[in-house]
Amino acid sequence: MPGLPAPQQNHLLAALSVEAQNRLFPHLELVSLPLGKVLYESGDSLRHVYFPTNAIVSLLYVMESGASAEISVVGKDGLIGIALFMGGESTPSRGVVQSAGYAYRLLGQRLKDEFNRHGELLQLMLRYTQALITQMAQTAVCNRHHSIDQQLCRWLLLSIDRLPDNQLTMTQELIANMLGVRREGVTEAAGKLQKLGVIEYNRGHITVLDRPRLEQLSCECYAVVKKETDRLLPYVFPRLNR
Amino acid sequence: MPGLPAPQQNHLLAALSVEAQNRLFPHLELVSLPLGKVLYESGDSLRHVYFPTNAIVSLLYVMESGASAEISVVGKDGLIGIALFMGGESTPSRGVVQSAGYAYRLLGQRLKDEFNRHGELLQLMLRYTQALITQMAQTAVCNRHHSIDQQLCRWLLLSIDRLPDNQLTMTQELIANMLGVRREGVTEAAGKLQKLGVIEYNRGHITVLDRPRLEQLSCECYAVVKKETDRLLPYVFPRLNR
DNA sequence: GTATGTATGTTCGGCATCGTACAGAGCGAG
DNA sequence: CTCGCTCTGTACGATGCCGAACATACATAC
Repeated sequence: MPGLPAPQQNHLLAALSVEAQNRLFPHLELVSLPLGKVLYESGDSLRHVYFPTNAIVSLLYVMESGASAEISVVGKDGLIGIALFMGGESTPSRGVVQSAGYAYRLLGQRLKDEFNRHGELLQLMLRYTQALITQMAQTAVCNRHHSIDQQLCRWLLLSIDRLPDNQLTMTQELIANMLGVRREGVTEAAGKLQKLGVIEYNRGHITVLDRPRLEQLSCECYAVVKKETDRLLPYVFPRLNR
Repeated sequence: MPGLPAPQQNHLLAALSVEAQNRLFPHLELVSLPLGKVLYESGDSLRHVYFPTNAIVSLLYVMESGASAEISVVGKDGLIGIALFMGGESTPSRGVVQSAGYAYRLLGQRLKDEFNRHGELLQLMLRYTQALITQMAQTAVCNRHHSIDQQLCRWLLLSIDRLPDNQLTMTQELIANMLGVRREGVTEAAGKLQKLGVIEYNRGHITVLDRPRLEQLSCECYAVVKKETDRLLPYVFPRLNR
């Protein structure tokens, strides 16, 4: 086990200048994010923004029927709580921890102070937001046009990109919630991938064995978002993937 | 026919203070947006932002296969080209005129100048962007969970909200492109609505006869986005709908 | 070891949407 | 008026996903 995570494990925090880091880091608070924890509910007024290190958080939209769909994934590559600096304070989405780990959080007011005093953070946040928008939009398209098989591949890639190794702890039931499909649909798709030797799974633990193959089997949506993110934040993610 | 449209017909421009209007308006250029005109292609470097008055522009994501889906709709309520101020300069989407009309455009550099000198415009743009994000996210969910019938209702509401009357010029083929479904699917859904007396259509012209009924038949997605937009930009859209 | 809960596997009919094909109907150009 | 084009209507089987029900297997607590 490594010791406590460093703020720089978050790519956005790491991308700040030394001066900005010196101003902000004293105000960061390390928090543990257990699986399933809800960081905010639809409409909640946010108090903090969260910069994950090794945790993953899903932004979920929940329908009146209770059905839900994940519109984006945030890990060490980003932050949760853009509504705070976008000015809206809240959003209609829910933030749920998809993979347990740690994050650093910062009071919204501190963030805004830094914003107004120095443009650097603002520029970074805006660029990140644009990357996030791309992910959301591509998700919308993906939901419309691609099969569960393809979407599962895309989802697995998004997840392991944000984790330290090729393994993730996640039941098929939870994945189904994220993708907005039936659990049985995920079972079938995952079964196919296991038969192909692309992944291996067992009661809530999934290991990706053949990443290149996974990328081939995925729809284009993964690559589109990745390319755009690399373009928008090149120095932030020199190599998001291993 | 009314004369040339005024900049204030765009809700964002109208929401600016008199001082900001005085600084910006001299730089606005009125342009005509014919149906089908492509304002920008995926990856294009944007030179201007566009503030529609009576035109409607769709943000489309186009797949490798050529299939597409509309991610959001922008009319007098917004602007096209957020990538310019978000810092990315371009996006993977395509901007297509869905309903002909006029817009005022502004050189990206002018917008940025105003940004850096006065925070007012920045705040407004960010709030608008958040509203746009909401629309995108809800679109993703809607694509996953709702029927063509429901989505057509949602789409009609989004459109007439941005038009001066209850009529729109739009073939079923084009609507199908927007929704990312078959043209025949739209024909069926539209046929049902016409039988119910909710709409009336004829070779590319659709008239909404019973708006309340349309809202009932729509999925919740329309209301969710509308409520959130009202919250984020209350003074900008005192009453978006008639 | 047994009991209980959780995770996964399988099956079945049902339905929305798709892909394809073609037919009629309105409209404009010549 | 007629030709040609666009827009709309209808039908067909195919298919991917759904809802529901149930079986199996592993995991942990007691």
